[in-house]
Amino acid sequence: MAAAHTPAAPAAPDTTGRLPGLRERKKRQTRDALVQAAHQLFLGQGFAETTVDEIAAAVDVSQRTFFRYFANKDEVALAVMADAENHFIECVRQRPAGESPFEALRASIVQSWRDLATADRTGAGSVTSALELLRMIEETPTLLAAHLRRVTEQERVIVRVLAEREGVDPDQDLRPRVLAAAFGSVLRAAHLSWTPDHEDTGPEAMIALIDRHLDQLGPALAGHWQH
Amino acid sequence: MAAAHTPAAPAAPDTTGRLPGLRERKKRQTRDALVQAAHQLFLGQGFAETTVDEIAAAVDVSQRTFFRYFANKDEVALAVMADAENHFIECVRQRPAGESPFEALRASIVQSWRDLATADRTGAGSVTSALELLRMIEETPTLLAAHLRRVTEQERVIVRVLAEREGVDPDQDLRPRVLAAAFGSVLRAAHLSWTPDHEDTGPEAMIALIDRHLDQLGPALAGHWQH
DNA sequence: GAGATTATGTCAGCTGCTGACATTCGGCAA
DNA sequence: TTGCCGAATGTCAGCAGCTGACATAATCTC
Repeated sequence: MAAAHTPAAPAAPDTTGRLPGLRERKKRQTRDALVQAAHQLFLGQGFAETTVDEIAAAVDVSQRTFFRYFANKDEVALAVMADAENHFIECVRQRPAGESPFEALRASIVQSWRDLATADRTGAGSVTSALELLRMIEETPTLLAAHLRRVTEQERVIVRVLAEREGVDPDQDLRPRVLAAAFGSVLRAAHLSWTPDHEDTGPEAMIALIDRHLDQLGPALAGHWQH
Repeated sequence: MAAAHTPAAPAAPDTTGRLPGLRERKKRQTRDALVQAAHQLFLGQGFAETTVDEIAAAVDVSQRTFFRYFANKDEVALAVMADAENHFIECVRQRPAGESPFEALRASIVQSWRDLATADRTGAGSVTSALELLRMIEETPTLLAAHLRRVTEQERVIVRVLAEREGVDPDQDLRPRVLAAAFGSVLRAAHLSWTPDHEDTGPEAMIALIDRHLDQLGPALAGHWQH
């Protein structure tokens, strides 16, 4: 199979144009099945309470096979998030050059959430289940840790994209790093503020929440707040 | 002993004024010994390559006892960092009200690094070893994950301190959260940029680096960068 | 010094995760 | 079709992280 634990399937979206062949299809199939089964078990009985053996058994593969698809239990839980993050980065890449870096990032999350609502690829990737997953991550220390690490890795990619976009050297100019870091952290603050009060299925509530947070970045840095 | 895995010793800096008694002293003693031994082993042979048994053996206690002091292997590695973070928060608390929130945070890290250079509490808590530790954390996925999680917990405390300081409601006003998040992430970006080029033992090099990053927060958010 | 607390040791056991090797299955050409 | 090659999977053994339960030894309190 693919190199050790490079997320096999979604990383190679058929570059060659050739249809994938049975082997590839089966791989993607079991991988998707593992993700879905894990997701379901996790949300049903909790992350720590679900063993890898259970997940493997649910898909009828050996535990060893599970670990050939995912480096660890965290990874299968964060698989859908990883897809969403990659999509976000793709959005940033395709943003018109007329937008400022900050505007480009801002427009990209909005677009990402909307796209997520439109395309329901895996069948479990809807907005509501993404929000459920997000909540579970925040509530599960191990997962939160792994997630945060992933996020910082993605930030490095964003730094490169931003630097290239604006034609600056990311090793010389600190702005790409600083912006990526600040933006990402505010985004997470928004996620943390999320409470599934009203059963708003769409992504608009989350988008509004994110907007409100980003709007406060400038004011938060400015002098005193009140008195 | 103390409640399950509430960092026993440093959390209670003798509130009662009474001198601690033999039992308490011994507890702190073995705890410090564990931290120091672990630190040494980690830096010497790597985090993953060091087993808990080794650490316990080095201090001549059972593995079980180790896990009564630290919830997991990560925790012992991050113990010194945790102390530093607590000190930082204490600095923020004591910052004069005249400073703006952002200024208060900024002054507090500077002060924290300087204080670290001055007071060499545990004997292993010097600036150089703090920087070594920081590097090790960034290089060790598991540790990085655990560290990031800790940082976000500390951010919640900072949110409360800032909100109280400025007299705003953190559940209503998003600025405390946003500022804490942005500040923390930029701080980490600075840590990541650190490279131990010149053997600058003092904290001044790191302080300068942090300053440069914080200076870029405004510019990074502003329109386009160049062209 | 006796009894109550509390830290520690010991032991058994589960779960996450990995290397090594055998086996089966899909891809491809004679 | 046949038969071979390589890739995916299964099986097995084993280590390391971590935990509950119970016994023992140390400290504290009176």
